[in-house]
Amino acid sequence: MKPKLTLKQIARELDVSISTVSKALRDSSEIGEETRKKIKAFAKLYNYRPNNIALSLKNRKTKTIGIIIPEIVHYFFTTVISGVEQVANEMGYNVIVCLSNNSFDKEVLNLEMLANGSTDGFILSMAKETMQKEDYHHLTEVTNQGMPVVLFDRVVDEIHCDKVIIDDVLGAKKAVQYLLDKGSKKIGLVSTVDYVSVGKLRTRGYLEVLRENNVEIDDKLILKIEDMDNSETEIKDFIDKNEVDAVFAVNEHFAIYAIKAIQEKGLKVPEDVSVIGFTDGELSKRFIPSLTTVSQHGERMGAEAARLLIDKLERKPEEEESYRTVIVETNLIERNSTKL
Amino acid sequence: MKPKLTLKQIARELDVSISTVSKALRDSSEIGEETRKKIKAFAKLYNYRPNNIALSLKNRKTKTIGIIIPEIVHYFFTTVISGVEQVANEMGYNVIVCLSNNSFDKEVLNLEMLANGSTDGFILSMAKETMQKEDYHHLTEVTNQGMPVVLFDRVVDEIHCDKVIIDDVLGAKKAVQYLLDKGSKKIGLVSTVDYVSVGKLRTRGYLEVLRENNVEIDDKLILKIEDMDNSETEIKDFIDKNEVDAVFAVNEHFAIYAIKAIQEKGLKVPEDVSVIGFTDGELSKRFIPSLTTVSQHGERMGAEAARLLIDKLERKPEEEESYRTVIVETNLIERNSTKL
DNA sequence: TTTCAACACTCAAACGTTTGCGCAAAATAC
DNA sequence: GTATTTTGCGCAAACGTTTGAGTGTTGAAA
Repeated sequence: MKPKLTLKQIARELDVSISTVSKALRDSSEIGEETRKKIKAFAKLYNYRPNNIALSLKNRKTKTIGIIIPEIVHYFFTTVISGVEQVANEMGYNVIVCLSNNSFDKEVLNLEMLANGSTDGFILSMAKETMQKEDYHHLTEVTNQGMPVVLFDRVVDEIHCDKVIIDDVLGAKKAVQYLLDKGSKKIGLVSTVDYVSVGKLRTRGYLEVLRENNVEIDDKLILKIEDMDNSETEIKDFIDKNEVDAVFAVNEHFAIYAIKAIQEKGLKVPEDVSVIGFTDGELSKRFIPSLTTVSQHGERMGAEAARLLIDKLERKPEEEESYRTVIVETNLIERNSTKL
Repeated sequence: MKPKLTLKQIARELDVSISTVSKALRDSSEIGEETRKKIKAFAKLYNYRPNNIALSLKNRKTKTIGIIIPEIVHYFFTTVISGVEQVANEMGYNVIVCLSNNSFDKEVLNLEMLANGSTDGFILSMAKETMQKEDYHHLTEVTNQGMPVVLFDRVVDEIHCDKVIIDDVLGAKKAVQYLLDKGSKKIGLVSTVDYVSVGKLRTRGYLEVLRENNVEIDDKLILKIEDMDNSETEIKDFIDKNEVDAVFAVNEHFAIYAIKAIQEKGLKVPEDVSVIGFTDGELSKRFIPSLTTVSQHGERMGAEAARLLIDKLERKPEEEESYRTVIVETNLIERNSTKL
């Protein structure tokens, strides 16, 4: 058990000063050829690596970015992390992951914890509770201290920072237009309550397309789930009571609950009813029938977010502030839950 | 944009020395009542928080643990992270997540990166490539430096450290015994090649139970998948060619490919053929029919791993070294892919 | 021989903390 | 009034780096 080599030890061992060692290892011209070689050889032999913490303190940057997400046991978020990680690692950054579990308090705690020197900046998707409370002081505080923040997916206008989102309205429009094009007339919508921004936006897309195509909007065909834990039975009720020839669901789970309900009603997917989901996860790919979905490209979002953040971090302070919002395109992935 | 308060600034502002500020904030009896109150009030007002990096350097501990996993877009690993995070946060630790993408080189890189002061210890599940190469020098090097490591799931005997695993043999035995109890006679096995330790162990469990029950072992009923990318067609072939009344698959995906193949063959699950999987993920729960599986309790494994690690970290150095292996129990979760 | 630049190296400060020790002034004891 | 203790605070070192300024030695130019 050898406790990690430091510059000081090398210096003592080789009978030179600490700064000589440091400079030799960084190929400074101040150090003579011979000494430099000797020091480098020694360092290599004993596998010297500079201490990151000391470097962080000196340079006032940690080369670490924090990512705070509502939950990790969730396909979309894992793909985002994956994207962040890839770009971050390429650029020599580490990634600290924290979970808010959709709790406002834990989000605040995590942010405070990491803001005290542990990370250079944040990538964050807001907790549901935070969006309900509309309390963003913890975020503004962090940005006020000069730490860059990139928001993704769950985003609010009140916070001035870089953002990475998808065009939820457009994504929904693509999906519903597709259903109309395939001949569907009565398209049901399974969405969430409006304070969840994505639910609201996707609902708007649904409504817009119907209007653009002069299809009458029937409020009875719109279901807004309040209680996530009870979504399965709510959806079953909805399907049982209404006659639809297509369903657009704002996420994977709602989509497969809809399919279950439709099948239990004695109808077939996609022959009798087409179903489209949102967010392309494991479930969509493997389910039988596999789901036609609007893909959300989490990995790309993560990569974009990381790029935005690192850009800010490595920019000279002279350059003026400006905030960008990157919109990642959605695609409709055609599979077997919609008729051809 | 105010750039973060330090002890030095408080000291200057209040016209006392840095050490006085530090001591006052830590309620040292050396500091007079009045000064202490004044300093505390000031610190509170301007929301002083000690700099973590400086503390890390001073205390030679970071209160951060690193977790390196083969991939994150994978239900089991996310549940593990979730478990680690929970315990770590409770104990005041942060979690750095790194992905090896099953690559030996990236595992080494990540480990080196984090070992230079960024973390106090590691929780790790080995990359597939590492297990093939059987090269563990990067791990032994880290443990030699006195950094605790906890291995989970993919584990090897060669490395001396704490471990968290499930009893794969027993889990498999439970599953196969269950099938036998329900009257299955010809039980197929869909496993992986033997260098993946879990595949080997689960296969052993399958074989043991059959022997214990005096059921003849038919090698034709055992499929070992070589190429993961081609698993679906391999499984389809296997099901088409063999007559089985039950299938035990060593993971979720294999299980649902088996179900697909069975259904395409014109048979019904579970009426004609029962299927049991391993690892309880999203897919198992939502698939139709939902899957009977051996649950792996990732969250519990993560929590155990975190506890083991933090235990080591906070133990006095005098106490002697000893390594524990925690075996997390598996349960059979009965759902709809097996007959009642 | 003196002067001065070039060379090769060391010193010391800084990043933000914590903490043992020293020291002055005030409070107490004699 | 002096001697001693107590109180309240500051100094400086340490954690492991980097880096500008300083220093001593050499060799060559004047």
